[in-house]
Amino acid sequence: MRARPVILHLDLDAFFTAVEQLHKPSLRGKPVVVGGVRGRGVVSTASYEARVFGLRSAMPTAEARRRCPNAAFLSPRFEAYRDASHAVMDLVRELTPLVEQVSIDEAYLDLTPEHPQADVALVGELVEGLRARIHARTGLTASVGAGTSKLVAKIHSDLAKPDGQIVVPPGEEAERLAPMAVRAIPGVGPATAARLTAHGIATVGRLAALELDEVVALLGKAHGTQLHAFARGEDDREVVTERAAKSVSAESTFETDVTDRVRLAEHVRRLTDRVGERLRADGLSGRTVVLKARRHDFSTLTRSTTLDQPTDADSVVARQALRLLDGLDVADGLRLLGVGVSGLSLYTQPDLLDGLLDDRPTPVRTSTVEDDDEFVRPDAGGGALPVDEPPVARGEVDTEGPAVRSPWRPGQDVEHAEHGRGWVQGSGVGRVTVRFEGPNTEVGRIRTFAEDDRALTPADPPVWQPAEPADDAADTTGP
DNA sequence: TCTGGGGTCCTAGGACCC
DNA sequence: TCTGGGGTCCTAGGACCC
Repeated sequence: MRARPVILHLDLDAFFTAVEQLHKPSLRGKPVVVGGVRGRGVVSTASYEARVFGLRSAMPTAEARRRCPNAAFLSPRFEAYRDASHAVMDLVRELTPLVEQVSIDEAYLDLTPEHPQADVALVGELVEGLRARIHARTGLTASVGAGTSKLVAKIHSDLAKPDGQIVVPPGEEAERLAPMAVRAIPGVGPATAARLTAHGIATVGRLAALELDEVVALLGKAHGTQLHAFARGEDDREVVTERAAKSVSAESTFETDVTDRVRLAEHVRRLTDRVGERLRADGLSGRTVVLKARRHDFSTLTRSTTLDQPTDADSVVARQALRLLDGLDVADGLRLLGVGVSGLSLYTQPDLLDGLLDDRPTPVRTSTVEDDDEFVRPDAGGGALPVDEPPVARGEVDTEGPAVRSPWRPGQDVEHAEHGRGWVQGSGVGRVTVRFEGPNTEVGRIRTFAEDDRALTPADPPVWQPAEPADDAADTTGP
């Protein structure tokens, strides 16, 4: 928590429908719904005119049509929403560089870099200005909450809707939260709310009055600890500008339940292609393939399998996903299938960039993971290796020793691709040498062995050791 | 009117290793 | 021969968010 109300949460009002109404004047002032328009679709966004009829996000479209037959029902046009979102976020970043975009229509801001001493009045003025610029430039309205933490900012952007703003003075957090329903706290969904209500806890104030032990006993360690703090208005989470993706997935729901294994397999292949395309577009590979299935009764199954090395290849992902599908009982029919890849690393398959590589210089690099004879740990020597530039290098892997494990197999082509990071994992006894070949320049080596003969521990990070400026490019096999 | 699609995080049990 | 405690990885499921 900060001493000053410098954390902001900005949320665009009824974003999807607002963009549609901007693009199509005939929709303005009318109930508009964006979402799945077909049989099993649900509402993504209902315009404020539609909310009068009780329409809400996540409501089945069929019910929305019944409640408000005259609304315009539109399929989402994500390109248009992305464009509008970019325009807004550009304006937001003019106010502060510390912006955490949490979704297409939402962001946290930290004003500290530009206005470390901001008080309630100044923050109010800055937010007024930002909202005015957003409206002038894009036609969209945004609501903003501001306070000493993400929690307070988020809760109050919601209360400010639509087209409003609230700046919470430091020190008033707990008293403002106390009368609210527990559902107001982010992270309290239907299940948690029901559990709390069953114990007579309906308001944030009641929750705040409990001992930590009691909340943990009720909700588990992680969730309980966090909610106990939140209920008291305590929240130390930072605004982080970038976060690495943890998984990539694609799923879809059938118009009617499917039992035919041939159709299901075809669908798995289509989903796999979408996932693979996105992995390669982002330069990612993953080790764990997940198949998701939803049954006729809406219960959800997941089956997963973990590969020895990461992949971004459709064929590899598809083979695993199909194998997982084989193990599923589909006799009662499936309503949804999904394919996902997790355990991601910034690692690009050799074949992807082959065409692009031909004209580039390919410097020599050597990466070595070593260990002494006694110490065996699967994670010794693992981790991200800092590889600065040039952006792409490729070469061949040698492994020695009985217990070496590496995502790179002997003889395999490997590359450090555009992201400036690569990785090597050794299992202790033996060693992995990644030897990059090209013009006679070695730019450096990665060393993970201990200098003084003690056992290697996971705390020993891989070290990037630049090559001597001189000419010894011949020795590229290790220390 | 049955309930989308993209994610994140947590829990819990079992395997395996030291 | 029996016993234990810690740590990591993997798998499955569930809550939650937009």
